Amino acid sequence: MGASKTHSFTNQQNELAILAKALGHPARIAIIEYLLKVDTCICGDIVNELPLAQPTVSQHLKELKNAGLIKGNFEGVSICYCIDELGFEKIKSFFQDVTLHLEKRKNNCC
Amino acid sequence: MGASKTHSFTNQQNELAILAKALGHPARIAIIEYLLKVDTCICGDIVNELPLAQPTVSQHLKELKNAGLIKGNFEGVSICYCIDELGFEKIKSFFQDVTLHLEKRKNNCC
DNA sequence: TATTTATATTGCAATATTACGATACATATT
DNA sequence: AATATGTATCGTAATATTGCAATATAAATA
Repeated sequence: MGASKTHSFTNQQNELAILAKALGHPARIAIIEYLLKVDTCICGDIVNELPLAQPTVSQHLKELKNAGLIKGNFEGVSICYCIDELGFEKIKSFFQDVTLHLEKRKNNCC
Repeated sequence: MGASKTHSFTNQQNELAILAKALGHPARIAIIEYLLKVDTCICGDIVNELPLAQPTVSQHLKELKNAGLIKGNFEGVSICYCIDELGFEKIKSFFQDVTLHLEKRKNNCC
């Protein structure tokens, strides 16, 4: 085989995995960090900020977009990319859940 | 090529990507969720909780361990796995950073 | 209309991931 | 020592990801 057994897991588990996977590459972390840094959406120069060829960057942007972590809109000359807050909300709530569980956990192990 | 250009990114970016990637599979999300649910570490039956063969589960556990998201210790008969809080702290602080940036961002886009 | 500029798509090679059967290992029990 | 139980490793097939050159597309400008 080789393909993920997606159907064997819940929608929520798959959705979280997709979001996490999208962040599972340093270039995509770098893109997100850059979008946060410039603090706006007019950003027609993402390619120049990364040590990768233009088609590769385009592909990473596409994956982030598919996962729901960024949005892209036409903005005059170039395309304007920005953080999609909805996607980040979903992951964040997972980690908040994790934290909650960890805090009230008894200290009975490790 | 095909290999990730890891060396072109910062240590922090690579580390975050490794953590996110480890969570980028529904089986591994399921494992984390199960560990949180049982709320303890005596868990010699993770295999039975997942719709995957034992070697596959073992492999997923190894990846979570390598990424620093779970810890495994010998505990009598079976091996005791549990959440590694340190790994989760690292991701959490990234998302806190994201949130902070988003909150104070001007509404000048999208 | 021709040119420029920014981004997307295609095609392909190198590599990584996913899954599992077979098998090895390690510990406890008989 | 032999057996049982839980876990890890090996080997391998199927599939996915990564990266880029070449090329296509789309919008603004000359």
